[in-house]
Amino acid sequence: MPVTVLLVDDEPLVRAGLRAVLEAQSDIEVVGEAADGAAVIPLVRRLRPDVVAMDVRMPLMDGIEATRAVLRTVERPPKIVVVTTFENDEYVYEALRAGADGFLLKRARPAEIVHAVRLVAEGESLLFPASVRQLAAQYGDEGGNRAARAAMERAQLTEREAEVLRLMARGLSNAEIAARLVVGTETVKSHVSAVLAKLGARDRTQAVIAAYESGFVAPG
Amino acid sequence: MPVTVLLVDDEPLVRAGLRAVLEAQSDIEVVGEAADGAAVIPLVRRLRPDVVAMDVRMPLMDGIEATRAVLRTVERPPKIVVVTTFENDEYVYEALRAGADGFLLKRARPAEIVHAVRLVAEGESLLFPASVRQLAAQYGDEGGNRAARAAMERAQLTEREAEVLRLMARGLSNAEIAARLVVGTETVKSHVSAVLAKLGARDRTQAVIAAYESGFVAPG
DNA sequence: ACGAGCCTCCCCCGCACGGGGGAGCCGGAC
DNA sequence: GTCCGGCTCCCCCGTGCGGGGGAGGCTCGT
Repeated sequence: MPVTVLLVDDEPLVRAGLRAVLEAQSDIEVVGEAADGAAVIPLVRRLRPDVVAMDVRMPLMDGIEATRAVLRTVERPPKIVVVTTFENDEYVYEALRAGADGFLLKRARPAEIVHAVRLVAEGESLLFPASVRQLAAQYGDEGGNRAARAAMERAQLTEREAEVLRLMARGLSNAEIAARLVVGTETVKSHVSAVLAKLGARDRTQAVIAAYESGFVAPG
Repeated sequence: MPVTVLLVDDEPLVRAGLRAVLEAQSDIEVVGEAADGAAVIPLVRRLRPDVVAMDVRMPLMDGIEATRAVLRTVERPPKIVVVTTFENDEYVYEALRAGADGFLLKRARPAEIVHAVRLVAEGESLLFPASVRQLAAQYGDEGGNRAARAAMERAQLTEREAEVLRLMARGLSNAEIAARLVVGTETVKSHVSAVLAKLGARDRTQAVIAAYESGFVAPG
């Protein structure tokens, strides 16, 4: 069976574009549209889409609130992909923190949009690293280093958080990081939580993956 | 205060070599020697070293048994570095499974030996990736790919375990891996445990790090 | 026919982890 | 002066994770 998608965006043009791109795929079906986050809940209940493509900035209820609302009130909620215009949109991170499964740039190439929808439908998170890859591909940056580093900076990690992430990427436990930094484990937990939230990672493993994928830490 | 080390090796020559290399460092002190694993326990109790450099193959009690014995009977046990002659020594993995914190090739360069001791003393595990780096440096293999892949093969992951590791390295949880492979979570747990044991990793994060460091999975 | 290795699933159990709160301290910005 | 962000630490709490066992079925080689 095909992947069913619900589009939520206040601009009809964008919805049309998404619909055109996605319906060109035989395994993806757009089952509905909404012009504002406030209309999402009943639509999700009725249509039970696999994926919701959710705009961040909308007049009545924005994508962050809508994401929270869906995840809070719907059982077996759909995967949520946040759609944004600006790559440095801090609201996106808010949305990821709220439980969104990935995000998507409106200017991304059709193939990338399709890919993103398929990925989250499969249950994978379109995290930080994925966005890095998209950006890198977009700007034709072979190494991806510049884009990757820019993306990591976009996550706005504080110095301390970056330090903690580096130690996480060396395999240290919270207790070991605490010993190394000469602080309490509770402090480390705070930093780790901040890192996870900012990177849109679910656990430390995903954060370390993001660190490798973005070039924040280098193998070898 | 300096890092205190106990040397355990049946060959006096090796002990002398290790002593010379380590004592050349102002922050490392060799506090004792033993010629067999059977003599380790009382020595550890008396000397309370930070690190034990333990040979694998010894006449009476081998390094695996000795490692197990120390970890089982001594409270606040020292870090244990397993020393071996052959890079494809399967006993080394037995020892890591028994709880050793790292391993070391006898033919490693002095600087590497010193580095290894310092690392484990700091509480870091000298895992798989570290050995890969040593091997790569040793053979002048810039990319380290050949050596890394050989090392990963040495871990003898089964097909299923390799598959699970790949999914771990994509950030999936046990439940998600189970769903993907259409098996029970208990099964996944078994595979994950096997992977951790074979790689000498403490948790999934360290396993994923090993996967990246060894080139088993590639960033980007 | 038998063992070895792999894959599968089961139990119990302890703990590190991560979420969700809150709070105090400090320094720099306004 | 006030506000804000970063760093620090605290509580409670659920659960995913990993260890340590065991066990049955399967294929393969001898």
